[in-house]
Formats: sequence, structure tokens, C-alpha cells
Amino acid sequence: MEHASRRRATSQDVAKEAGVSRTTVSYILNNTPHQSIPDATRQRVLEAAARLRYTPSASARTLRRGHSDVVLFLLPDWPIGHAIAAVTEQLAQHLLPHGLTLVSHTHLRERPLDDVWRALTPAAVIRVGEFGPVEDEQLRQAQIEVLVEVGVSESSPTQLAFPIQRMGRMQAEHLAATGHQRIGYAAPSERRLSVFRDNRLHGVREACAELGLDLPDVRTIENDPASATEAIGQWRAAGVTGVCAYNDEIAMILLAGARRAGVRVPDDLAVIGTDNMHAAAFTDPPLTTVTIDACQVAAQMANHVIVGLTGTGTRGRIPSSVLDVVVRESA
Amino acid sequence: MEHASRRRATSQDVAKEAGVSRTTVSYILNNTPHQSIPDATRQRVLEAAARLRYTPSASARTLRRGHSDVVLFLLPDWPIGHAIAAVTEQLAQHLLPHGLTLVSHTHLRERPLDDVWRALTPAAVIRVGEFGPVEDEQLRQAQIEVLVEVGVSESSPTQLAFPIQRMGRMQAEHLAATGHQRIGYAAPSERRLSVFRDNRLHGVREACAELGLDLPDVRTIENDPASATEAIGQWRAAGVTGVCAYNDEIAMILLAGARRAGVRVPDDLAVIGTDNMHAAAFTDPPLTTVTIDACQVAAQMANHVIVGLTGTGTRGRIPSSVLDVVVRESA
DNA sequence: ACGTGTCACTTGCTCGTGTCACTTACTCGT
DNA sequence: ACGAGTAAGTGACACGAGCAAGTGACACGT
Repeated sequence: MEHASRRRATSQDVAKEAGVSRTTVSYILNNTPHQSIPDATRQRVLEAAARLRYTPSASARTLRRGHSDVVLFLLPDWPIGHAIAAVTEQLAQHLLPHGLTLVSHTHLRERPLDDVWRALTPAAVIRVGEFGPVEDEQLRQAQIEVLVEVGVSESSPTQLAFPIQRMGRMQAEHLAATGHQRIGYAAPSERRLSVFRDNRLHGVREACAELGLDLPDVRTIENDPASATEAIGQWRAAGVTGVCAYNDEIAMILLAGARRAGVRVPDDLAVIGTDNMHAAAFTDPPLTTVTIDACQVAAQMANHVIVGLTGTGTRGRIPSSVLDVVVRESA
Repeated sequence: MEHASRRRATSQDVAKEAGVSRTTVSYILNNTPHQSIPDATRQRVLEAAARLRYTPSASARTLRRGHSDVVLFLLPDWPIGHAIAAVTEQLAQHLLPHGLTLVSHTHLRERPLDDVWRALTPAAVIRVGEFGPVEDEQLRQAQIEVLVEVGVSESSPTQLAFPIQRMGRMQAEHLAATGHQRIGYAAPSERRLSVFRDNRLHGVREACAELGLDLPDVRTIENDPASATEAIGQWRAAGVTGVCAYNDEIAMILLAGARRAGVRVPDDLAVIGTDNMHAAAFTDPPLTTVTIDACQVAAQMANHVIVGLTGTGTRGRIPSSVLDVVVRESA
């Protein structure tokens, strides 16, 4: 009976099994509207499909329709922190009920992204971070159906702004609220992070300006406690009592540097991070940081994709409530 | 001229442009063997293709050939640590020259992986970790061309064994070499990590047995310094002087717990982690840990995929040199 | 009896490639 | 002069699904 299940069942097989034409099978399985099909037939076909374990060939479908059911999550090649992993998982879950499959690809700048796009013909592409104009042109040329860009601004209607500046702003506001007058900023040396760095720093600057504080004293931290020690010395000399770190990793380097220099945190110098990485709760002292609610971010991304694909509904935005300060002991 | 570049160019368009048949175009672009084509024609076609920016439709090609050029990297839904990110990037780079595109998908156990498989029809699937028999059966049924499983054993020829036990073994050996007689093991409470936990622990056990030490004193650590403090108290009462932590995150919780309890690391209790996460260098004290060379792991994975797909060459194994102890101060 | 409408389907074309089989034209050995 | 062999290329058929258009059967109104 089932002897020849070597090959995958096609809709043709289902049609034969149910005693109807292939088209009918197609109509039934796709719930094609404006088609009148008696329940008896429908049942027969559905059962036949189940019996043969039929599942449509994605490539054939894609060929016919012009796009697949894959949503491509395009990530830059720099370290994006664990928050992304959580977002990815949530996003995949949000997209599943719509029949969309999420796959991730980290984009290596050596290779054009045409490859990935063409290899998948995705229904939508979500990319995080900003790319160069070259990549922009490539995407344009590839005629992507929907493009959700998670970036800083909302210059195009398909863009979903992530409140990056607000992260810096919240850091600064927290420091100001706890009595700090002179604020420092610890930037990463990694060049590829510049977009994020600049925007977070911009947020810090804005907050300082609004609160009537001096502009932040910016120092670059290398991947080494010694560089942190040096920066800390300079900050202290300049009267800085609170530092906003680019993220928790930089904050941890700062903590290590402070330890070496005999500087007490938060008494001599307060430190606040970003991302609330798992380890942040276990540093010495535990790190005060800004968290991101991956759930809400993912929900908005999913919403943008669905709206873009179906053309119905309205695009939301990422609410500022995705960010929150987790107060521990470092600030 | 270029006015109608709205639609993507097909091989038909290239054929017309070059004044040959579509078949010829196909032969040339695919370097089909046993075909005699004069250089003049070849050039003409290649130029026409370039001029029209022709790139073959992945779906059509996939439909015809039965599989795509996508390699699917199937990840489990538990937190796998940053090492994976590095491996992913390396792997993608290794596969590119073979015309293969790597995409990742984290597998949610609620949903069967049929979806992803069918949505991509990948040329190969690499999965890390062990899945249940249900998923195994699903994969079997889906007739995957090559399956590289990164797991503990090498029970099937397509499996690539990752020396997980060896990680635990190296931890224990390092502790023993630095004079510790009684060894503890700090396990994570997360149930999904059990495969990894059990194997690392197994390595620790083996090493202890071989070195003539007592079996390790295993304690489970919750995501909370208090639970670490408790475990540390019990270890010290039992005469344990060195602890192997499941990974650096657990090790960090241990460090935090020790701090609270006034236990000095490494003098009162040595701690060694695993993974060499970025933050490990900046803890107090800096964490001694076992690193994984993502580069070598990725190279072997790529090798397995290529061998499996082309049928030529020989499958290598992951050398034990991928692991190394980074001695810092915690042990 | 005849036109119209709806139901329940089916026929046939299309998406873009890969590839087998087949046709010319031309060269060469005997 | 003639068959064999090769170079250079073409025609036609899959692959599996979606969809526009068509078809026969029956019901209903006049």
C-alpha cells in the first residue's frame, strides 16, 4: 500500500486518491474564495491529503506566486547582544500563525546580500541596523515586497523606529535623578557599532541639555580593564560622578577598571549599562541597566510584516515602554 | 532601453539578448560538462547575462533539481551562548565559495520542523543538540540530503561529534593540576540544557575517576546568587575546594554567591567556567575558563556538509585542540 | 421550449530552469 | 564518395503548483 512513499506526495497524487482533479485539490487546500465545493468533496480531499501526508512544494508555490513564505531576518555582522536572540524567537512565534517561517542570516559585508535574497525569494525582509547606500540599492533592485527596517528614524513608511536615543536618555535621566551633575559616556571602540553608539550618545546629550547639565564627557573604552582605568582617572579628574556605558559589556569593563583603580562603584563613580544581559545581575556590584522588552519589539515587527504583506490593518510603532531601567546597585 | 527592467531578467531574456537558445545559456552558465561551446559564444552570453543583471530564479532551479542551495542551521530554543554566533558567521563564510547560503532557524518545540524544511527545501541541514525521536522521524521522512548533527557521539556516519565531555574533563584536570582534591560541579537548573549538562558532568566524572579523586559533588544553581551561596556552603562543608561550573554564566553566579558569603575565590574556592564569554575577562576575579575555537568547529561543519553534498573527499572530525583552558585568576 | 443562473468541477496555460534527445554542418579517414 | 565522428546548437518535456476560463448538469422562471 504505502510501499512507494519514497517520493513526496504531490497534489496530483492527492487528486487521484480523492478522485477529483488537481485544481479542485488546490482550491480546497488553499481555501480559494468564490469557489463552491460541497463538504463531502472537501472532506474526501482533506482526508486523502492527510493520508498521503501531502505538503505542498514550497519551490513550486514560490515559482508560481513569485515569493515564498519565508521571512528573512537580516542581521549585521557585529555583535548585537543577546536581546536579538530573544526577539528572534518571539518573532518566529508571532509569524507562525500567518504561515510565515522566519530564518536569520547574518550579513557579511564582503558578500552582497543578493545571494541570500535570491536563494530565498522571501516574502519579507526585516533588517536591523542601517546599511550602506550600496545595499539599499541592491534591495531596491531586488524588489522586495516588504521591508521592515529597524533603525533609528522613520524616514520611510516601512521603517520601524527603535528608540535607540531613548536608551541613552534614560541612562542619563536615571543618573541625574540620583544626584549626578557631571556625566560621562563610555563608548566602545568597535567601529561597526558606530550607528548605535552615536544614537545612544545623542540621547544622553539631549537629556543632559534638557536637564541643564554639561554635555557628557565621552571616552572610548578598549577591550581591556587598563583602558577603563585610564578613562576612569580622567573622568574623576573632570569631576564626573556617573557614567553611561554603551552597553552592559562596556559597563563590566568599567567595573573591572574601577576595581583595579580602587574606585568604589557607585560611591565614587556610578555606572549604568544597557541590554540587561544575563550576567548583569551577578557583577560586583550588580549592574543597573536599561532593559528592552523583546516581546513587545517582536510583536511590532510582526505587525509591520503582516500589515505590509496583507495590506490591511495599520502599522504600529514600538512604544517607549519597551525600555525600562532595572535599578540594581551600580547606579 | 532599460525601461522595462521592472521584471527580473530570465534566462529567456538572456538568450534573446545574446542571440542563442535558452538551452545554450543554461549550459554556459552552469558549466555543464561534455558540451562544446566556442569562447566567442560563451563570452557573448556571459556579457548579455551581466548586462541584464541576470540571476537564476532560486525557486525554479529548486523545483527542477529537487533541492535548494540553502543550508539550514537548526538551533534549539535554549540559550546556546555566544560561541554559536561566531560559529555561524564562520560557517557562512566557509560555505559561500560553494554557492551555499547559510540561514539559521531556532527550532521551537511547539511546532514541528516540517514547516521550515518544506519552506526551504535545503540542500543540507545542520542541527546542533539532540532532538527527540519524533523530530528524527520527521527528518527521515523529509528525506534530507545531508544531515550534520553536532552532538555528543558519532553513532551515525553523518554525525560530527563535538567533544562536550572533554570540556568537563579539561575543567577537572585543570583543577586537579592546581592541587584540588575534592571537586564540585555546578549544574544549571534549566531543564533544556540537560544533554549538555550531563555530558560535561560525565567528563568531569571520568577525569576524577582517572585521577583517583572522589566523584564530583554536584549541586544545582538557580538563577540567583542566594542559591549559589547555599551550594557554596555545602561544598565547603564537604571539603570541596574547586568547582567546575556548567558555563561562564553559572560561574558568574557562583562568583556573586561567594562574594556574598565572604568566600574568597580562588583561595577558599576555585571556580572554572566554560565558553569564554566576553564578560569572563572582566569579572572579579577574572574567570578561568575553557574556550572553544569557533573557527575550527565551523571548518569541520563546512567540511561535513561539502563532503556530504559532493560525495567526494573525506569527513574530518573536530580535533580536541578546539578546546583550550584560558587561565585567569579564578582557578 | 428556451434563456439564465448557479453549482461543481475540469482543461489548459503559466511560472523559470535543467536536461535528454535530436538536428545541422563540417571534417576526416579510407 | 561515403559513413563516422564531432562541434555547435535547438526543441520539447519535465518539475509542482496556482488560476483564468470553460463545461456540463441541473433548477427555475416565463
